[in-house]
Amino acid sequence: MNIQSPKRSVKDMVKAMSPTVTLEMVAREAGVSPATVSRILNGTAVVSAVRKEAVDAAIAKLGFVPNPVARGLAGGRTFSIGVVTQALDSPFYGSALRGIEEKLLPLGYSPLFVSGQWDAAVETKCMDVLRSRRVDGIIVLTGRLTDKALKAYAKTLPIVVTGRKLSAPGLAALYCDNVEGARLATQHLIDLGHRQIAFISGDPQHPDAIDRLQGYRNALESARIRFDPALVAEGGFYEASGLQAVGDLLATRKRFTAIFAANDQMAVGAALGLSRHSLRVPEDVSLIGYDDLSSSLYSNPPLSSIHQSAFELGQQAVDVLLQMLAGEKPVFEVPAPRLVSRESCRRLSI
Amino acid sequence: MNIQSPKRSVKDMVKAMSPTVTLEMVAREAGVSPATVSRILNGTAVVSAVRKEAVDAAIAKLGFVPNPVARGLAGGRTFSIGVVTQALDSPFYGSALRGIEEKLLPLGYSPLFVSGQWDAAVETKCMDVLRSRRVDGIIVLTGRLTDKALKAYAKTLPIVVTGRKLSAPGLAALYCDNVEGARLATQHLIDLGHRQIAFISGDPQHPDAIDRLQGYRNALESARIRFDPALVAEGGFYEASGLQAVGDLLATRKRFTAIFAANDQMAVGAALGLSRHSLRVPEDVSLIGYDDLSSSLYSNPPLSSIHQSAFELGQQAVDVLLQMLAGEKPVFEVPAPRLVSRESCRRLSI
DNA sequence: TTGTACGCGTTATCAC
DNA sequence: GTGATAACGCGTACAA
Repeated sequence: MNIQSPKRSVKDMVKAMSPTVTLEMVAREAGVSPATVSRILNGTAVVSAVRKEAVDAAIAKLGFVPNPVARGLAGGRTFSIGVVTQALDSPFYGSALRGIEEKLLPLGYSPLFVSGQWDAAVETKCMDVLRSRRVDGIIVLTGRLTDKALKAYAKTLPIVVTGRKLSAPGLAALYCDNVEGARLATQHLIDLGHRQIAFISGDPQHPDAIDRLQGYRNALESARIRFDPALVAEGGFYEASGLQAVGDLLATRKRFTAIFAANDQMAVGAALGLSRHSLRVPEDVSLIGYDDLSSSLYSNPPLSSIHQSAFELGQQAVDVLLQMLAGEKPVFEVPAPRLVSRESCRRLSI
Repeated sequence: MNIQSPKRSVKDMVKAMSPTVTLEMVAREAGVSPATVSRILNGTAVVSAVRKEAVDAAIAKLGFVPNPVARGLAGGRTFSIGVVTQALDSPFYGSALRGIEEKLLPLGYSPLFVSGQWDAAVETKCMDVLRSRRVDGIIVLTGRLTDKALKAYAKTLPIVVTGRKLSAPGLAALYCDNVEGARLATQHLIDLGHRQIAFISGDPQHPDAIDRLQGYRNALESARIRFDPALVAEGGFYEASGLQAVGDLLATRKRFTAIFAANDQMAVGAALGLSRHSLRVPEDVSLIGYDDLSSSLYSNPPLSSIHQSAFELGQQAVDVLLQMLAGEKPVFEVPAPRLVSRESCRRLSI
């Protein structure tokens, strides 16, 4: 004769292996109703001290952990936050993810990371996945979605987006002043006596790229240096494009004594490119980047750059989103970019 | 008079904003029972062609997307896979995450990334979070959990771990041959005529570090070069430690003509350290790393390294896990490490 | 092959 | 304050 109960065979086996402690079991153990346990867990209502103690004891005794899946179904909150990054292996955005995770975890929230690959279509899919997973809110790291699309999403659930100037109900934008950052970088070179300053731009599709070009031009203008399009090479925010750009720049035979690359990755590529042409940094050409990646401290020579902390940005995005989730009007201020001067730039002797 | 129904006010408002299409609505639209729709969705049973078409049409018309949260509760499967990485901003593991995501998403699975910070205690918390979130399986990228702990977890749900030799029911280990990789790197230097080869080791707590040291020693031994502990500097797998290690090495006044750093990040730090002492790579000292990070192609000079594709490793981990989930016995073979020779090593002229 | 009915673990509403 | 009770959206054993 078979001892086993005939029903629910597979599920029972699973449960037997890792005995799931449910809220109901806690209630029974504490001699109260499930509703009361739930209330204590969520602070939904005031519960008498005696029962609270009994419940806390039961929870501890049974090692109860609430099931987020069931909570999601019943309460509509999943305690998970969607995060749209662009590339999981980006050194810059990676720090942001770290900041996000670090803030979220202690609060019982889990981040759900998806990557948009700098492609609006992919990003749209990402948003769909996140919404189907019923995340409580979404953090979008820059990306290619239109402002309009973002606003539409924000009607359904709270959204925090970085790298944009934007405002709408249910939406907060953490804008870093790229124009100012780029101006700072360029001005630094000007202060060192450089007048012929090349610029390696980022992907022109990218708003940051546009802003940084503008900052470069602003600095030139206020120093009364004529903007020369021949000194601008188009890059793509990756090392390879920095290498390529230096080749392009050199091919024009335009003279320059310094390069401002729109991010550190391109600056590293540019450094290699210069070296390929027997040009030394900073002796022959000064070089400055943007982002201040942690690795830039160890470039050879260590790279001057514009610091903006992706880590803190991530943390701040979480703060803002949590405020929105709590129904508050978020207050925040993105730290200004700042110059980090290292050894890749030198004063131009006359 | 108030028109609104008196019940479920908040939830109703939410639903009004983003009208959730449920399986039941699809069933009604198609004129079948919910069970039939579910069967079609999951392929649980054979359904007549006519009804299947009707349901498919209804799904398309209504734009129905199954709710993973409800599926998780009802069926016990959440279609999410836990991934324990160590640092979200690691260039090496970042690629692995990319590989994992890329494989998982098209299959309707979502990765849930958590990072263990190379700390067993933190990692244990990560595992708990993942289990409480009811992930269907877990991928552990190396980490510090004991083999025993891992085996225990594997009793509850399928686990794939990288960077270990290990086998147990419910557990698959993707071991990369670090000993062989390190031997390859060292042998390369030996082939170029180097006999005094320094080694910058990784964090000795890390199994990879131990293996790579072993590979280094193996290569020396088979070339009948005496192993000299003074030529081994302890690092920590980050750039800073590579820089530091070169200082230590130089301080011993032991002569060496080449350095093998146990990963690329330390190699980059080492390159800077050498430069600080007016030593050029590769003219004065040859340098080789390990991991072949994508950025190593753009170091100055481009870094020779041992290639192991984290991206493919991630993809393979997913493949293996999915096989396990399907109840199959996983078959797999981790690609062997291979030497990538670039410009940071030169032949030693006699 | 298909439909009915129940359960998954929790939250929310209502009446006490 | 507290306890029933009804959802939440879906999977599945059972009967048909």
